[in-house]
Order: sequence, then C-alpha cells, then structure tokens
Amino acid sequence: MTISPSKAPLETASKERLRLWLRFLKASRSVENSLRENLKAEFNTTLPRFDVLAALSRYADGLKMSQISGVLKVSNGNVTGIVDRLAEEGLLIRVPVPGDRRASLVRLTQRGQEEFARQAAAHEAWISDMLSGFDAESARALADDLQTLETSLTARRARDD
Amino acid sequence: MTISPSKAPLETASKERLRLWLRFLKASRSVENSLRENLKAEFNTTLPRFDVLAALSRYADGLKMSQISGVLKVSNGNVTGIVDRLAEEGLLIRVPVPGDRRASLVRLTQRGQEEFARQAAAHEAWISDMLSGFDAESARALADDLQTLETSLTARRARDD
DNA sequence: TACAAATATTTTATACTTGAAGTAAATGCA
DNA sequence: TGCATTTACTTCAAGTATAAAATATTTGTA
Repeated sequence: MTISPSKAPLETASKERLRLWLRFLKASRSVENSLRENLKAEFNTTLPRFDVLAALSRYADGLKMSQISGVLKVSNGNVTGIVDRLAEEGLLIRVPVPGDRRASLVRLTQRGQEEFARQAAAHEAWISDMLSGFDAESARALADDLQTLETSLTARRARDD
Repeated sequence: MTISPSKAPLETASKERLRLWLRFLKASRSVENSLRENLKAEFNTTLPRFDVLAALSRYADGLKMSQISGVLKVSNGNVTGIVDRLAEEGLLIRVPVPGDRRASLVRLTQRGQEEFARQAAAHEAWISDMLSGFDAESARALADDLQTLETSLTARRARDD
C-alpha cells in the first residue's frame, strides 16, 4: 500500500484545483468584506478609493489615468469617476503633462497624503489582525506559494496571446 | 549564527501578513478577470450569474432569496436583480413557499440545469488550466492553509460580535 | 385576539464595474 | 505637408454592489 493523506483522499488534480479556487474565493471575499466595513466605519470611504490612493502613494511624481487602471487591473473608464470624486474632496489633483495635452498626471495632495497615511496604518493593522492565524514565517511561505500561482497565470497568459 | 530564509529576511509579522494579502488579492483578481472573460466569450454570461446558478445547482429543492445572498456573501438587494434577469431568460423560477407568502424558493429550471452543467464543466477546465502550476497534492496543501485562514477569520468575527 | 417585534423581500439612492463608443490630441509615414 | 492610425481619456449603457428605507407577512406574547 502507498502512503495516504491525512484526511480525505485526493481527488483528481482538476477537482483539487477547483476546491482550492473556491476556498480562495471564499477567503478573499471574507477579508474584502471586512475591509470594506472597516473603511466605511472608520474613514467613510471605500475599497476602490483606498486602492487608488494606495497606488498614488507609491509614486510621488503621480500616475497617468491609464497607469492607475493598469496598476489596479481595472478598466479605464472606471478610474475616471473615482478620481473625479477624490479630486472634488481635495485628496488628489490632476496636473497637466507638458507636451501632451491629452494626458494628465494624478497626484496626491498634502491632505491626500496625510489622509492615506492614517488609512494605511489602520489597514495594515486590520489585515494583521485578520491574518493572525499566520506567523511571519507561514505568511511568507503562503505568499511564496501564491507567487507560484502568479507565475503559472502569467505563463498561461503569455501562451494564449 | 541562526538559520536564515532563502531570499529576503522576514519582516515583522504585520508586514508579512500585509504582503500575503496583497499577493492574495493580485492572484484572486487575475483568476477572476480571466473567468469573467471566458464566461462572456463562451456563454455570454457573467460571474455573478454563474455564482447564483452554482449555488442553486447544489440545492435541488431550491433556495430562498436570503439563502442565496447568505451563501454567496453578497447583499440581499443585489440578488433580486440577478435573479430577475435569470428568471426572464427561463434559467430559474420563483416558487411560492406554502404557508409563507413573504418568501419564495428559487429553483433551476430544466434549461437552467442543462445550461449550468455546460458552464460548470468549462469552468472547472479553466480553473484547472489556470492552476496547472499545482498538482493535486500541493493544491490540497494550499487549500488546507486557506482553511486555516478561514478559521482565523471566523474566530475573529465571533470575537467581535 | 390585538399588536409589537421579527422576518423576507423589494425598492431606492449611490457608487463601482465593464466594454464600447466618442472626443481630442499626438504620431507615423506616404 | 496631409491624413490615417494610435493613444489618452471621458462618456455612456447596462449590470453589479452596498446600505437603508419601504412593504408585506408572520410570530410572539400580553
């Protein structure tokens, strides 16, 4: 006889992968829903807005609209509305790009930087709390597994183009 | 000297968990975007519609509206519109619940069952292809890790209620 | 039996999302 | 230079998402 797994027997690879994806989705939704609630309650904002601020916070020189949608992997038209609203509130500004009147750079304002700093600190604490079942080492290990997944996905994309 | 990790040194648990979440989100979005595209191209449908059919397919007796939103972890009002559209297309029906005129059971029609069977088969194949970087065993292992996450989240929820 | 509270769902307002169409500007090349 | 193509962005239509208010019905209990 061969070595058998601890609990249920392994299904086909296809079934195990499907199960993995369903678990994945469930966990992802749980965390996202929780973040959404917290952002609403503590900062009266939303996840998409937070994501845009987060992207901009990594680029002091600003990002063009298409770069924002590229980084966040959301559609172009989507970003317009979110940036519009954040601009109205004074958290960011659109700066004309010299030499290209089609484009503009989106940059955090001082207020935007300060507001995002507060949100980011809270965000990290929430995540750490939610993922408290993982110590530093196992978090790293799982993150590495997910890197494998990313690599697999990227390879597949390249193949299909 | 102590044993050091293969690549970068471990950050604080908080940072490692944040990194894990960001990887998680990225992978999740990649897979979701790919599924969305495929569902549109092959079946002219969307992920939310697929999810509703999938939930119903596991309950031959049907589910109440609130049970669907419970299973899918989406809001109540959301399900109304999706079910409306699927009903118009004849993929499901609302059946009155005898003895409770507020509620209705939503059930797949024959056509709905057949249509979902085709979609589910394709869906499993897409997932299996996307996650081909994992063999049955490592898929199972990662799924088990995610179970840990679920448990951690559930415990946290219980604590905060 | 009355009737307050709870339950099931829909409706509403607002925001997010995509893909496609539209507008304006920049680029490539005959 | 002239003009088709590409690029950057916005607008639009339809669908998805939430939370909160509204509606209808059932349940608990005095």
